[in-house]
Amino acid sequence: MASSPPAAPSNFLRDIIAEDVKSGKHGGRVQTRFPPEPNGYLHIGHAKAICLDFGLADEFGGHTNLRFDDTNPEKEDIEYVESIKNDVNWLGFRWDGLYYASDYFGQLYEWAIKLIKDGNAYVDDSSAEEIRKNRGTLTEPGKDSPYRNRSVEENLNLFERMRAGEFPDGSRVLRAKIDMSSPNLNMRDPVMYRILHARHHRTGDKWPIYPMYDFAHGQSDSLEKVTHSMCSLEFADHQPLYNWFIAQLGIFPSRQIEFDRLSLTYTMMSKRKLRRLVEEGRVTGWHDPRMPTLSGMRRRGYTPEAIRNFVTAAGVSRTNGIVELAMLEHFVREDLNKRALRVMAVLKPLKIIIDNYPENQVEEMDAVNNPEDASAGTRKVPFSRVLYIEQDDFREDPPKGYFRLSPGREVRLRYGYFITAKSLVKNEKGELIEVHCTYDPATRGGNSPDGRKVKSTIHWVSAAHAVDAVVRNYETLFSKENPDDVAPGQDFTANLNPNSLEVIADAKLEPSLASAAVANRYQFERLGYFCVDPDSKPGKPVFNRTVALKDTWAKVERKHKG
RNA sequence: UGGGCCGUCGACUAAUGGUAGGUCAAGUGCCUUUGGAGCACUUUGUCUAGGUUCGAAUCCUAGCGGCCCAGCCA
Repeated sequence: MASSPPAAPSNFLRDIIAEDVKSGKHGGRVQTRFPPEPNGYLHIGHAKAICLDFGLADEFGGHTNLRFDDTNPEKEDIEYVESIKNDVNWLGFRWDGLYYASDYFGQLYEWAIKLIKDGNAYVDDSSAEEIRKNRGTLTEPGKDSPYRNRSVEENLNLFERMRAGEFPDGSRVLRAKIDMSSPNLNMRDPVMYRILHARHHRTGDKWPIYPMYDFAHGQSDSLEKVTHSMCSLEFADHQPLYNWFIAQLGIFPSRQIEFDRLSLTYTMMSKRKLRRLVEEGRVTGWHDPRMPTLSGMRRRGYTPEAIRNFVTAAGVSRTNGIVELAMLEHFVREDLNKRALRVMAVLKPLKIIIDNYPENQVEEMDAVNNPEDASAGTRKVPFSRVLYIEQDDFREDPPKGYFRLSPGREVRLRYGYFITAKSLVKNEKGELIEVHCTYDPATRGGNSPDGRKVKSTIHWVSAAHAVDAVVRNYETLFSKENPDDVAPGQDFTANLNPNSLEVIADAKLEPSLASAAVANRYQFERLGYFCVDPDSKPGKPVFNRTVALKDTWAKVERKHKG
């Protein structure tokens, strides 16, 4: 059972849409789109945009398209479009229309011709360097290009020849004729088309010229009759241009609305930097469970419900904030608590021998699969004379407040018996090898008939029945909340957490886990949530720790140590 | 420095001129065959200074602080 999503708080996007619907704008119709560029994998930041684009449209009975903004063939690849489709679906959303900006190359070309004929666009022979120089600066206006006042005929002729592939890359561009002295740099005769003799993953070699984002995005929205085009804050300066093209072309007036991106502590959303991590081998790939990509989180064991609930709870505004990772982890635990089956697993084994338990006896103990969900039923767990418990669950010299096993103390083995530690065996180096205990046969199942209480219940696995497993524990990829907070001369890689991955080669699992299917999620009692990694082999499962359980004792101990 | 956007508990976010509320985090207690979960409670906030108003987080002015923009990337 998935957790119920938090009540959606009001936000300015919903307010705008609600008002438009109420006033009957566009006949009350709501159409949105999610427009990724297929040049990388989707991350948790995109999940916010996806939830907004799909979620808001859905709330108002509207529709959402998935549109690939594939106007830069040099960076894009079919691999990315497939992963993006997969991730959107995994998150739980279904698009109405599937489009590509490249579907519109023909129409865009026609519209460029119209702008030229109307005297609103011109071919510029300047080099990129010259264009940059003439653009001016933040404080100084730009200068008109010497090619700005070419005749319509000449512009038409040149642009048609650009399209025909007559000119080399970078030799000319088509520019909108707006205002070289605008305080908004985007309005200083922005480039509409560049020459790029590059093979496009969908249109092949058909086009030697490609439209820029600014000459594709708004028009694509318009073609799809998008009513509310939501994008991130850094595009706010592009809105006047977005509107300008729509007005000059006299086409459907889509409206752009900007919102803040999602930022999270201890990670980063920059595709460029994530790509570096992948390419430099700092992680195992885009799917590495430490990555903030949706594919990484999926492999880590995060659920789509948890991510959606988190995104909703984090909200949306126009403020640049950074959400604490702890909040995401809260929603992951909340969701998994309700759905994950409980099992017993010992990550760092310590051998326990119950001296007064019959040598060859095995008992099948009843264990509850999920205390949050009675319908999950029960299972049998074998109990025998030699067990493993967690090394952390025994202290020869227990500190104050430590309730677990220690010499002379009695604890409960979950679903098993009360046991008391009697003696220790150490190796020649003085390291603890095994603990000899006695058990109380009257406490089977974990209850004492005399009403005797123990302060602690610990988990265990029967040594003879244990399944060996590899367990990968993850910490944050970066050791600083803000990975970009570095000393001069360093970059974000200096903040990589050297302990972000801990591989445990010899964890001991209860036998029910021998055939756990890939991607299945479990709670290892008292430890955390874990899911089965695709690297698993028959008889040798590999588990990823999704998130640890809250650890009150660790907190207490930390405080005592100061 | 020109333009744009934005400043509310430690974090995120509501309050649409009329009781500053919610979630996370932190803390306390209860409960517990997971030191889990759950339940109850608690702490902390409107960037500053003026102004308008019966009344300002909200409107106005100024200041301070942050983010974005000078790709033939998106």
